[in-house]
Amino acid sequence: MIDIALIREKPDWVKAQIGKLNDPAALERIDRILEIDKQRRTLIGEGETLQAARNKLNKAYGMLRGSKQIDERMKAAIAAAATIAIEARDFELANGYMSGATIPADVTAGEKPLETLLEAMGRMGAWVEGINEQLKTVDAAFDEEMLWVPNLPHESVPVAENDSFNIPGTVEGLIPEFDFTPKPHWEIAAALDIIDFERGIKLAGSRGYILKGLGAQLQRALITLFLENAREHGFTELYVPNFVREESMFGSGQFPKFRDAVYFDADADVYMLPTAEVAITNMHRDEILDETQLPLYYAAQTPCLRRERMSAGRDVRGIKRVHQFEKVELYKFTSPETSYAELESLVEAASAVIRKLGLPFRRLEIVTGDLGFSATKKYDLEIFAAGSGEWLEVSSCSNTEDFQARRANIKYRPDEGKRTRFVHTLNGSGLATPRVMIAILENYQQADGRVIVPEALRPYMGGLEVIG
RNA sequence: GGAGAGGUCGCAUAGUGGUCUAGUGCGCUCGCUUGGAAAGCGAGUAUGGCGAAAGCCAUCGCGGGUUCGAAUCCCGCUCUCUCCGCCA
Repeated sequence: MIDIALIREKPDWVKAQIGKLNDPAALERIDRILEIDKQRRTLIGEGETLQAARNKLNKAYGMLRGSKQIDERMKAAIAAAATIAIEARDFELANGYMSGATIPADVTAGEKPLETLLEAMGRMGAWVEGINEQLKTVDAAFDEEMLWVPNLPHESVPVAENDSFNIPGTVEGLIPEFDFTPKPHWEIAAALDIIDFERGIKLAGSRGYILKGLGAQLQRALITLFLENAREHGFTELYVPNFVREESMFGSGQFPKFRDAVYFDADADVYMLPTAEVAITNMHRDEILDETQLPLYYAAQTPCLRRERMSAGRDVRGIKRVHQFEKVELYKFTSPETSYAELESLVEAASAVIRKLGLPFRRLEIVTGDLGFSATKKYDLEIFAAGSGEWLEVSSCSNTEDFQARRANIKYRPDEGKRTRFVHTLNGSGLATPRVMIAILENYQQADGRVIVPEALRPYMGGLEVIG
């Protein structure tokens, strides 16, 4: 979530920022939010005035009841209560909640102070309830709108309409050249009998696949390499639940917008992780961290389960776009001051492992129109796959600033000053396995159909140098 | 899945309808005291919302209900613990 105070104080600036995202529906929400926020604050003001008055009367009543005598302290409290009650009554009359209401200026003056008070309090209770009912409706509308507002782009992000304008950096590593026609990975894998697509589909339906023999071993080796790389860069390895409850999906920004992208067990009321980012973000939900704990670096390998409904029919061959894959996620909780420097080092940590594999890759600077829902700034890492001639996205590294921290209520207490602040959170893939496997199969393929195992993986594959 | 016990401020506890504006202890911070420290004494020590501010409002796991008034009574949910059952 973004800060309502920001929307309230600089609505035009916020709208300009959202305008860069090429998301007209989000833009419309801002005006609705401003309107609802106004109603909301009016109701809160009215409700609290009445509530304060009622509390005073209740207090006075309690004092009268609890003691036979009225001492100075009680008199003072009752006088205060009566004063506020009068204010509330005037307020009430002005707002037309009730006509002809009467609350005596001095409730203790009459012969039956207890009865007089009781009657006044009963009336006020109804007023407060009326306002709270309205407030509940307005609050619900407010929360709903706020949950749908995307994060605002950082000023350094290039403004452009869509992903075709993303800015590629220089290519690192050598793009392989072949003296034969290179094959796509699904043909290589089928020939080597390391991926079984047909039986995968038999088990799980469309886009199912089974990694077999050295294919499965290759993935396991990659996961180990990724986790070792994460450890070398200071990340603490985690093993996390692969499913979460609904509130966690809101915390990381998946819900409400991407509800139909995740698998759901209705019986157990839990949602399968589309990425470990969800689990790690929510690990510190509703916590106040000490500044000395920051930054926190975490890494976790999990399956990523995605329904990919919208893309049925796209990228149907091979394992480029599948419902289930393994990924090592890199995640940081940082102070606001350091988050952009931390984003750069996060991308470096992910890049390092691609270098180890000797694969040609480039960094893509993501433009505003392709930022997505939660990021203020994002880099993708793409590996070139020489068989299909495509650049494959294997990592996406984002700073969300305090967007997720607000949703998940994750704060820290600065060393100086006691006011708590929201942390900044960053996430990045380090890396996702299927597309890295595609790149290895296609870039390291030989004329005879065999595939060289990258040196960095050999220690994790019993020294194996060649598949096939 | 069944039975039971619980969830109160950072921790530990008190609190069975109204002077609860949630007390006390520990911890922590500041001050006094001291040559210095400890002890002792005093003050402070949750989060959020509204407000220019004073201040007010909310929160005793969450949500409903009863009541003029709920930490307290009732209902639902949730989490933790103990025992039973099942289980890699």
